[in-house]
Amino acid sequence: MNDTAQPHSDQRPRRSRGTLLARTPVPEDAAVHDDVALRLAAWWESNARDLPWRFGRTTPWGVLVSEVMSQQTQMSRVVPYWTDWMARWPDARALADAPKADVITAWGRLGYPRRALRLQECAQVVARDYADELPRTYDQLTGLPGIGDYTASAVMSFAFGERIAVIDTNIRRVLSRVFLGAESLGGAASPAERALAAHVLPEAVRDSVTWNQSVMELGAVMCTAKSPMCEVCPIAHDCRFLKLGRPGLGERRTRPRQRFQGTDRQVRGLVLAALRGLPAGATLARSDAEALWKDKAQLAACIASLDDDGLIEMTEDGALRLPQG
DNA sequence: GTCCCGGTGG
DNA sequence: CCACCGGGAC
Repeated sequence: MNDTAQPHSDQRPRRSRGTLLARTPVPEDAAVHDDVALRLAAWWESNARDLPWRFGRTTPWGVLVSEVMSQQTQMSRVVPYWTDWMARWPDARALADAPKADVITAWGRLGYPRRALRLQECAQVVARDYADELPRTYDQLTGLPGIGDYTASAVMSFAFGERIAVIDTNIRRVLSRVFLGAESLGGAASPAERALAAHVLPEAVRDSVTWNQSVMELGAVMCTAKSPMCEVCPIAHDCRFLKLGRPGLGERRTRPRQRFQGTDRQVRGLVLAALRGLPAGATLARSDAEALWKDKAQLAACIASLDDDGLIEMTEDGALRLPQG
């Protein structure tokens, strides 16, 4: 059984999915999928970005770290952080034993610093429960802190070479355009999108890995949201979206987006940046913290939330510092 | 300056 | 649903 392609295998079998799969068993579909897969594989062969965690040059743990760092951050910004991080903490055990303050500081400006703490918690679980060796099943991986569907699937495919459908926004956009001829809209991946990804995943294990990597890469560098480079795309010939005249190109996602100016995000970032800039172990006096933001109530709430998240500690006199644990 | 982008967990 | 961070595009 290759149920690895369907992480949600505890659900009902996806037979009568309705609109999407009901019209897919056209004889030429398989031929189109094969053609797309071949062209993408050839394109990947000569165009894949030379990222340091690719091509078997790191451990499964290294792949996981790269995926967590890339969750909401562009690859180009991740590379220098990943390189320093892995040199400093090459495996889960090393990260598990690191001081929290070092972990937060090393996370630097990658964004969403709670990811750094979750990654360390993940390392602690791997070190303690799995003898410092990353588990090899989807369910074990999603059980780790900070590891959800995408990251678990990516690690299964890219680190362990298993056959599993990887679904991120790049892949959703590419598959939807190529095979459905429409933009992928909305927030969470729909059952239909998951069914499509499972349906077009090549049967051969090796091919499935190349497929995941090449579709994701195409979405990242060529089949972009707003300005896809269709004139040089290796699968333009097979693309329904292009055939239809790219209907609704770049259409707005319904995802609720967040402002930044004046939000808690900005205030939390200011506080954390101030603490990162201090010498190791040093504290920020409450009066200095007060100077960071005019709205005292909002500042206090943000400091409290950072404390709740375990990203900072408060001393008795109200001074702040990075966690010493 | 404004707007847009994203995976996980709660 | 919605909070969470930065930076890139414009």
